[in-house]
Amino acid sequence: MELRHLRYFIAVAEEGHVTRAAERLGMQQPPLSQQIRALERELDVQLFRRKPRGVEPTAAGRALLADARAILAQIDHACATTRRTARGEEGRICVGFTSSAPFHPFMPRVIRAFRERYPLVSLTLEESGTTELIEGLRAERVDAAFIRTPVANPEGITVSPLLEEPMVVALPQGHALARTSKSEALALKSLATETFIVYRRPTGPGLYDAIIAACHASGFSPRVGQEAPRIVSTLNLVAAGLGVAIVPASLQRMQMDGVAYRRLKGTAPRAPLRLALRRHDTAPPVRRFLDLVRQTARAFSPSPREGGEKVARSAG
Amino acid sequence: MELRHLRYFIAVAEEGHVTRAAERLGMQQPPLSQQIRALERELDVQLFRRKPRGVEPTAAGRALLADARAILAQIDHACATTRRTARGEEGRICVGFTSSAPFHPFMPRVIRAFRERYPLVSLTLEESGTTELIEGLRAERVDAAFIRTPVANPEGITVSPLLEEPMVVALPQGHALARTSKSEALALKSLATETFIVYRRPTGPGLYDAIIAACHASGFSPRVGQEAPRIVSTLNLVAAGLGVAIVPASLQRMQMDGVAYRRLKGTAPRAPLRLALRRHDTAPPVRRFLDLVRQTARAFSPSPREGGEKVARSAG
DNA sequence: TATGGTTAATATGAAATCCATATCGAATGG
DNA sequence: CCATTCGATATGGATTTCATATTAACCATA
Repeated sequence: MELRHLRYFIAVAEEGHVTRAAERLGMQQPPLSQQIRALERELDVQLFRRKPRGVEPTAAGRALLADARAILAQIDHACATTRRTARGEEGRICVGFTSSAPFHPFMPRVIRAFRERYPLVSLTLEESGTTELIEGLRAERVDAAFIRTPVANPEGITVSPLLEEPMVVALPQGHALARTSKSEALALKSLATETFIVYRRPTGPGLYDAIIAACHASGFSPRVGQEAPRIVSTLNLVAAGLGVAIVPASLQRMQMDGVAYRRLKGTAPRAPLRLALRRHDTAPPVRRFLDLVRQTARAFSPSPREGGEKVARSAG
Repeated sequence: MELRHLRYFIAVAEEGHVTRAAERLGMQQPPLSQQIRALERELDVQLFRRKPRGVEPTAAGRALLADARAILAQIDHACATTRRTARGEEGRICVGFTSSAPFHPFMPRVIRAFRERYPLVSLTLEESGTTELIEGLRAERVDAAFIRTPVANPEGITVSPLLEEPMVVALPQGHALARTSKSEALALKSLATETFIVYRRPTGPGLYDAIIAACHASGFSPRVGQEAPRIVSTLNLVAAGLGVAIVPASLQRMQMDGVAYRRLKGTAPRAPLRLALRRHDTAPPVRRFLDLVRQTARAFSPSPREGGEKVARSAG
């Protein structure tokens, strides 16, 4: 059986008249009669009772009519779904991110824009460490990941730089350097005698290295104190007075009791934001996501209004 | 689009290999490649990613695969339903009957057998007067009707005789004639002085006429007392002592306090059971029903064991 | 690096099938 | 009883589908 048979059958059943149905289908009556009879022969079922004025569906014909209409409707639905899926307007995407990424207004904005624009794509978010995210990409558990650091082993992975933001220093509230005006910037060198809280190396090697390098550039080797597993823990340790920390400026939106932020003078270390994808991933929602990320990044980069902006939602 | 495209697409998607899929479909590789490309062109969607070792469905392809399978399944289902409907194994039938019909074991047996044999045919029962049933047949509210009397205006209606059973007399419990042995038969003539309860003429003309005729044949003109709208009401009036009634033998299974039944000697009036249908009704379930009714009637007629048989269920 | 093998794409001719024209047959209604 | 209507049949033409032969691309292995 072919869909043609069903289309012809529906027309004849609806018209109750082979000749009129043929007109409606833009063909002649004899081939239509032929096809109807072919369908009847294949099913071994009489679908119409031939009457002197037109034809009338039998009980079996009426039963088939309902099903045939449903089938054609399902065909249309399938075509639409397929096209939407191909255009990336329908499907699934899992976006991973490191804990510090959503503090930058960029990520929530992208997520929100994507959900608005492609409401039929079901988007899931997953927070994890950078190495786990990259593993997740390889295992196809994650389709895109916002990370801050370069990837150790980029085999099969593409990392696109999106933005850079300066880093700031987080000081304990009572600290001597925290007595200066909020708007005043500190020289990195003035932190030479401080204890530095850093996040654990295996999870995020890059940011750690950047901080150390910047200190060296300022002429001192930082004393490293405790290591924290997540960036939020870092700030907790700062609040407890265990040391200072160098964090991306966007972290300032995390207003925490006992922590004061100060900008850094001169060549402050910079924290990048990057998007990691599987190389050659052609999944349409992922491509759409990448397009949107790039477009949003362009809107951000001319005037990187770090820290001064309001976040609508941290995650959807 | 045609079903062929979907069938081919499914094969290729499942095999992940055009050549193997072609084998499975019993065709060569080039035309299969052609048809797949034609489908892609029509949908304007890439369904497969061509890899050096076979092909791999894209996200859109995977989406279509699920839908295509569902569509083919629905096609199979539609074919099966159509065939079953044509064979009368699926559909609807409404069987009407006069109030006295289900007391004869024949009708419940037929109904039960039909439901067992054609479980997918939804059967509804409707009790009504004979004239209403015939009207119902014409209006297609009813498809078959068990009646006892001939039809006044049989235009467009076929009535098949099924069975005949003798009639018996229902006497009030305390009546003099009820003192005889239960197994003893009474002469109709012995009721000459009795008052007869009959059912109203417009609803069931035939049975009334048959009783009067039998009385005349026995040499008396019966005194007609009250008329009852339904046969059950007749027996109630008998129980109340308002007279006697001549009823089909199968009514004896209606054991009612205050009513005694006696067989009639000699040429007792006989009550027929008939099936009324629309003339030229080709609806398959109706034909199946008629077949089953006739077959069951043949099994009954050799030995009409009236009144002595157990009824399994009165109606389903 | 070269080469053989594998697989999908392309080209072309043959076969099937689908459709249009012409005609027939059955049934109805004036 | 004839004209009309409408579906079925017959036959030739056009399109489509399929098969054979060949090409191109890509890997694996020597």
